[in-house]
Amino acid sequence: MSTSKSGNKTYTIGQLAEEFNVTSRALRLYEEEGLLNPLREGTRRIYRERDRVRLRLILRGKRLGWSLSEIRESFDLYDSSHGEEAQLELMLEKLAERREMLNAQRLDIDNALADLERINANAEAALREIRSAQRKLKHG
Amino acid sequence: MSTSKSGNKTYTIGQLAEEFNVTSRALRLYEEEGLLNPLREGTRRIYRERDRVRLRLILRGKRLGWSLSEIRESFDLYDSSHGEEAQLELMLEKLAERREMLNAQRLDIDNALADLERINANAEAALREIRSAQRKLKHG
DNA sequence: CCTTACGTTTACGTTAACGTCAACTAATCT
DNA sequence: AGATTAGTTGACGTTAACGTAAACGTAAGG
Repeated sequence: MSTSKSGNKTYTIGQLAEEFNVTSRALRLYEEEGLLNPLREGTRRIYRERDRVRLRLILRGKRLGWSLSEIRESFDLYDSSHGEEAQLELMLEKLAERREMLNAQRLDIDNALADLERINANAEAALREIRSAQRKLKHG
Repeated sequence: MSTSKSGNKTYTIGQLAEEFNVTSRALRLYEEEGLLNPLREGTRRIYRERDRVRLRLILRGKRLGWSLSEIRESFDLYDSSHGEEAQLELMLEKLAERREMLNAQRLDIDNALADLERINANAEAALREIRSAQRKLKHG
């Protein structure tokens, strides 16, 4: 039995860039910053599935407004779930912080959405009024 | 009856900065960018309640990862709910875009939270194992 | 009157996250 | 062979969002 169950397909930098709609420059930067770790074939970068997963996480982090170093910190959390006691305790603290941040952000989002919906309702009402006025003119 | 029901308390730049934990530099920048419009008393800036409200919105936008110009756009939406037909229609489109963005962001947040909770559970389990091993040694 | 606190404008400095060459290599197509 | 098509490593440019310092005004307090 082969132990490899994970798809071992690989990607060049260009392929990955196109798929995720980022530039190769960005991918190289993410690597410099320790966010990606592609293999090398000579000098060329070979990205595997795990790099794709990471990239997905990077982009999600960006959509949430995180900086690259905040994203790296989150990876560190993810990776170091196998430390020793002190490590683990520190990690639990940081995890709690992140969760609070995310929950706060969700509150912000809900509030922003509520605002938008109010504005939206107003705009639609105004539009309806305008159009009903137009109908009156037309049918005199 | 006075029409002024809104608290007409005013604030200096320093007061506002301290209250919201930003620098005066930032407040001046936000003004340059058209996000705040304090009155002037001679050369000094006088902030009113509406500026505080705006500042709150600015900071919320920042927490959501928006740029200052995105924040201004959202203000424009907020302000221009009294345009004419074409204006209103364009606005409804933009509102829909924003809402989609926010909903997507909320999904991201929920996913991130789910990830964190998984990691958290793992870490706690690891910690329990370590501690139970320690107890065994002690009472061995 | 002098200092201190707070405010003003102007302008240059800084950091993050890339964009944009330039100069080079390696594989592939014609 | 020559040209085209990725890819590589520098290295410098750019934009946003402030930080920071200089030089000055003004009102309050000792």
